[in-house]
Amino acid sequence: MSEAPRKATITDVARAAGVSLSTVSRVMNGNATVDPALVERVRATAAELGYAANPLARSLVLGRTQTIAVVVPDLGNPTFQAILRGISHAAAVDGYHVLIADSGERVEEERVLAEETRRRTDGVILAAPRMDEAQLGPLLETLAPVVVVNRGRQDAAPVVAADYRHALRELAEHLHALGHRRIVFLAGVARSASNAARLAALEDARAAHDDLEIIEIPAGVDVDSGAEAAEAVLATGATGVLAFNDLVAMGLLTALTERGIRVPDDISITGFDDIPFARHTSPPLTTSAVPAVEVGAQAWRALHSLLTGDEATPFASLVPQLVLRASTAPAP
Amino acid sequence: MSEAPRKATITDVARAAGVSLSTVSRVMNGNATVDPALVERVRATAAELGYAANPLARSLVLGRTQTIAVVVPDLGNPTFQAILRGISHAAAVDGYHVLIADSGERVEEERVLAEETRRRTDGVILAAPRMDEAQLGPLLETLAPVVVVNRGRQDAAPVVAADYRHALRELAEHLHALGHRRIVFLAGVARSASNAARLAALEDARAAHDDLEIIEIPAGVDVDSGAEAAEAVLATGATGVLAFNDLVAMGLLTALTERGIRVPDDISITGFDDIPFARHTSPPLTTSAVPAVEVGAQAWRALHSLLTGDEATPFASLVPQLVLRASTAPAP
DNA sequence: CTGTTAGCGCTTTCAT
DNA sequence: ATGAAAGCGCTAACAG
Repeated sequence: MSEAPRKATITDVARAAGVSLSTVSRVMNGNATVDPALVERVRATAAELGYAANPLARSLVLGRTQTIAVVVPDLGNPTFQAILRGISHAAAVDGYHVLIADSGERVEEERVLAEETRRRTDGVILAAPRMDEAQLGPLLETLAPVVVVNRGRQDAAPVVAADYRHALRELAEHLHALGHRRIVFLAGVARSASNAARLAALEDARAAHDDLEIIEIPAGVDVDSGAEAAEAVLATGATGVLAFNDLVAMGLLTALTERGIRVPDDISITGFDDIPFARHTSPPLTTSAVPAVEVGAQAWRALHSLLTGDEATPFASLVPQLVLRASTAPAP
Repeated sequence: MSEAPRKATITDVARAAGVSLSTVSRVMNGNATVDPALVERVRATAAELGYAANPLARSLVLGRTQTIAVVVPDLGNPTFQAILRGISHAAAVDGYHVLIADSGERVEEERVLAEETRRRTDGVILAAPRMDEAQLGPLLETLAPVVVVNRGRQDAAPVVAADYRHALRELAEHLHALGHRRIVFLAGVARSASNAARLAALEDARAAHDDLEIIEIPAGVDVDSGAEAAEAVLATGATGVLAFNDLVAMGLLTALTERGIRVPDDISITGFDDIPFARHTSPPLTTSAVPAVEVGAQAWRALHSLLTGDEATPFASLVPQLVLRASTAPAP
């Protein structure tokens, strides 16, 4: 645990090589034309001294940090983990670093975190911000360049989103086609845009089928929420359940099975996200595969465009894929 | 997507308030004694201009960034996600930001990533580095302050680790006590320290019971690895399986069940980590609960100590907790 | 082709 | 108590 020796500065290298700072700078940046002999000499001494330019100093003078910030509502949420992963990998390829900030689902923290991290970075990606539109719009202006993930189209920033509405509608249609007429929807975080999109899907489904009854029950986003909703679900007498996501579906599935209810014979359950475990529940979960990693990668691409002065697609919608497995069957 | 207005600088505030830079700086840092009237005036104009000190400039002059780096082998690995979460939350409480770097399990990337991110931060946490001891030791010296997670004790840095050896030994003892005499171990990433710790646990168990046979089979760290190992496991005729982690156990469980093998009647399976789903498999998984979030939190605390000049505990070992569920039973 | 100089925005002696 | 000035380490005109 000894102290590391002070890092060599450009001045050290210049002195050691017997040249000026500018020359060292030019050599290190492959800039302009420098005498080959000098280039060689500077390179050598730089290597010898283990010199590398101080990124902070460079950032200050260049006005860019080669770093972006990602603000997520909850690092424990698999969806955000996947999005973060997509961003991180894609950004790394372009030589960018990623600063993370977790708002812990505290909506009042989002603005502060975004603004603060923005100041140390070249841009920010807001993953599924929970704040309302009235707050988001103005914030985006001050944050530019900024990209928003999983929200509706914005004036002030490109948006990359998974089409939850379409996907849940598809799941609802699937149940309806199987003969289910009374189904329940286990809702997630009330204020989240992805929950709103799902509610819209429910409306679509209701409008399309007047023999279809959909009952909304507040639940949550994790396994326990699903388990806790079991009694409420049974009380409705519904034959099908659209769970907010796979975790909720799994919790419900387990709780129902423990009560001796058979899935899908007595009741059908759908998940959402297609997390890796979804295929390993018993029965395996019918769900919708959300390309979260790809969403992250596209968010990076949009931000990168902004950073390089290119135009970014204002709204990119990625369509989740319906995955039919064994947790759904014809209504009893 | 308009451009954000240039941020106000300390010079702007000084001019607007009719004072010198130093005074503004003093006020903003609550430094020294400044005339209350001036403090008020500076505060007001700063607020009016929406001024906040440029973190980059501060970092350059102060020599600290209020940021740390975390290098993980794979952001997709739930264990590292949890560790990262623990670090992130704990660091946020102390007002630190977190830069993440994912080496993608490419061992040769680790050193570069660590060194590069270190230069933009005040310290780094190496989560389960895959490089060997010969590489790690010297690297730590150049990285200081640095904390290592899930490796053996180091000379040059504090280490925070979960005691995988003890935990797997406990699981093995559990199977032995149930009468299992031939069991298989589904190994993870060969070069990882956590795998090595598990192998040591196996040795401990073998040494303690000469009627115990443990067969090692290379698998992996994810669900598919477990599923793919099913045939190999059956071929051994073992009555118990120690899976590398819960994911592997789940994959195996599913694959075995599909083949009509009953768990735990025909064969017992143990997982590792106690991920949230472990209790929701059927049967629920006997496993060992690794306090990964807490490991992360402690790693931050160690680094924070280093950062503030305090002594850090050289080696902190967190003991996973045995969780008995229904995937293990007496040997047939 | 190379060196000198002026900042990037801020903190911190050092004077006054 | 306040301001002037130096400097963190680097890049980019600007001269020569």
